[in-house]
Amino acid sequence: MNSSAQPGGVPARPTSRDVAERAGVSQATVSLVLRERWQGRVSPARAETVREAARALGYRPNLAARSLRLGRTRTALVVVPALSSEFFAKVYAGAARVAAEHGFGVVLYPSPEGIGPAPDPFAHSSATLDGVLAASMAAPALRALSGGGLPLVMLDSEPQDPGAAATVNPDIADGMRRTAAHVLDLGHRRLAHLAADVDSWTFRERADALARETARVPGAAIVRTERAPLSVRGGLAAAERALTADPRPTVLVCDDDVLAVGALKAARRLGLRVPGDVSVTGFDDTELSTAVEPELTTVRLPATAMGEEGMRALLAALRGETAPGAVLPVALIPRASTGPPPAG
Amino acid sequence: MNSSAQPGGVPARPTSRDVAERAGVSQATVSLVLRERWQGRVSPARAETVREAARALGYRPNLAARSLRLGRTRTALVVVPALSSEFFAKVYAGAARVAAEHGFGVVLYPSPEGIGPAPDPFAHSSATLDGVLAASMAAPALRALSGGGLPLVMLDSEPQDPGAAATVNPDIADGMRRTAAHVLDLGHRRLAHLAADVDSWTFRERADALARETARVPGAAIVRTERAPLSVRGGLAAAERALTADPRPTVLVCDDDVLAVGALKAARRLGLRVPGDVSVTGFDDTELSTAVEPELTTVRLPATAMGEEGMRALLAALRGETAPGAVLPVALIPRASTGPPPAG
DNA sequence: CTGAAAGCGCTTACAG
DNA sequence: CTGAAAGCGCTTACAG
Repeated sequence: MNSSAQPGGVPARPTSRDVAERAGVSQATVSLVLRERWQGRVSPARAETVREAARALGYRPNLAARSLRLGRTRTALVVVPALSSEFFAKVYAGAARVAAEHGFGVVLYPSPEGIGPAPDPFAHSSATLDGVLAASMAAPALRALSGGGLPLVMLDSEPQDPGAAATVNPDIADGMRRTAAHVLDLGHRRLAHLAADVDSWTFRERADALARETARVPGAAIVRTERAPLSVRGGLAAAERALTADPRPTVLVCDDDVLAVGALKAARRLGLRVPGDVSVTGFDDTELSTAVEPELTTVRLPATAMGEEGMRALLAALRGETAPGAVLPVALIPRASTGPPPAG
Repeated sequence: MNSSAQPGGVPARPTSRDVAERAGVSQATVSLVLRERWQGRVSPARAETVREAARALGYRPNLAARSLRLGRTRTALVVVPALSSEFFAKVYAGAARVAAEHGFGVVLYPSPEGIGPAPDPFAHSSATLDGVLAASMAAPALRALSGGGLPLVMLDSEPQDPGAAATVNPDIADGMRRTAAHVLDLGHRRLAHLAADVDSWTFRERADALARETARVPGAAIVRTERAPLSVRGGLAAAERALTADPRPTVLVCDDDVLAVGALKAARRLGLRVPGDVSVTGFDDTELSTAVEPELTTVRLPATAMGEEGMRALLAALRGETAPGAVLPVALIPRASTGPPPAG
């Protein structure tokens, strides 16, 4: 009886046994050939026969069986807080590219805080994982991850985290420092900070760098800090609060492009021109920042490079090497949303 | 020797055998208890002992072994063309929620055309999959998927596709019909269509509906169709071409919010007011549509519901039932980017 | 109510 | 150069 047919008539998936039978060799030979471990152990002619049989049957190795046997899966989990952000999409793309180069696959896990509903990234990753690459996680989500006992590389996160094999960060502090220097150089002295209402390293870093740089300039001060959820609406409400305060700030330094877009809307509603009456800065350089008018002065983060470097570090850790951390450079992109403060 | 310690000192993951040993029962009992199949077969006291042992050891079943044994994984692949879009993020969220309700997990595969590099969604899904849910795929990507031989449910795609067990669509034609009716009612007669440069059902549907509805009104015509890649920049260039044509259209009907945002920028560059000189419509109702000024008249798609319904259809197909297709209603959201055409 | 045993599909150390 | 056999960790039909 043909093992590729079942009682119900549903064609069963061919196994390496089927391939072996068709090629007239043992299962072992099939495995050797298909895994490219045959050189000097199987004759070239036989190897070709095996490949042909596999092709003819449409054979695909059962990955569950392979994983079980090998004890590893050549699969990494990439955890991101939000799917709908270009930044994380690029991080993923970079990580997946490097993983593929090394014969690794990648499973994406959008963490619950961002979007998904699954409470446990390990409950249903479809199989065992070899390692985890996690980006920009808030503290609680991070703790859940550390519990997995897998090699973990963090992106855009606390550098000294003891649970991580390595950390790959953009130079957030430098990005905010450049932003602050840019508006201070333009002459601004009354700054407001529109801060993301998220407890994570990356946003603490922004707040600290802004405070430090502002303190270096005599007469300059952060006259107001408004926390906002990461949405246009959140930025709008926070900016309205900041812009109706007395004295009114002359620049809104925002933790994220999406908040800055909200700030532009707030200014317009209040009849303030940007940058004539008030300047606005963003952070991330997403497509949003050039979608609006005026286009946003913002900080470009090396998203793809972070995914790539992070995956390299994870693969190194999986080989048992000490994974190198990294701090990647960022760039300030000056656009039309910033200018000199109004006279007086 | 303790099986949870290895020569190297690395703690091995505990297995069901370890749990059985600690609880003083057989491996079979462990499996029965942890899979909740013990009622009437194992005494409650023993069941509790097993659960305690599992907890104490931090036991997690090896999913590769379970999958191999069961021949299925309770895992579906969700394929989306782009990660950085709220629409697909919501589709994913809906699908994952319904899957979780049924004890299914979900693995995300951003198809290469959108963003990712992996050429074969099946090469590295980390294990076998039970089924596939694919959204808005262009024709070639779709063909690759059909080859998997897995139950396939399509979202936002050709309804009659023979490879799919079911198709769940938003009522795209109705959305574009309402958009066209809205601008025709306002008095517009010279329409331009900013069409997405993507060969897929959803965009063909938009073009057809727009043409049909326009043809119903005497004197109205699509005076120009411009194809554009799906980006702000693409929309900008296409809109500049359309707006410098003679006669100039009085409204730009765009296939997507991102194109409409580009159209707003083009109008501004040409010194045209929106909607005073030219009206603009979008499609999708993403956050972009309210980020810009004026805010976009657009069509809201039931993204989350599509993910939910799609996953329900896939789970039905996996149970061997005939999966119901569905067409979900959409809504026109009129905002400030549309108004009456200029006099003359 | 409980346990011993078989087997899912694969890979690899070993024997020839 | 090739094959027979063991075993990865789990689940389930079967025997007691």
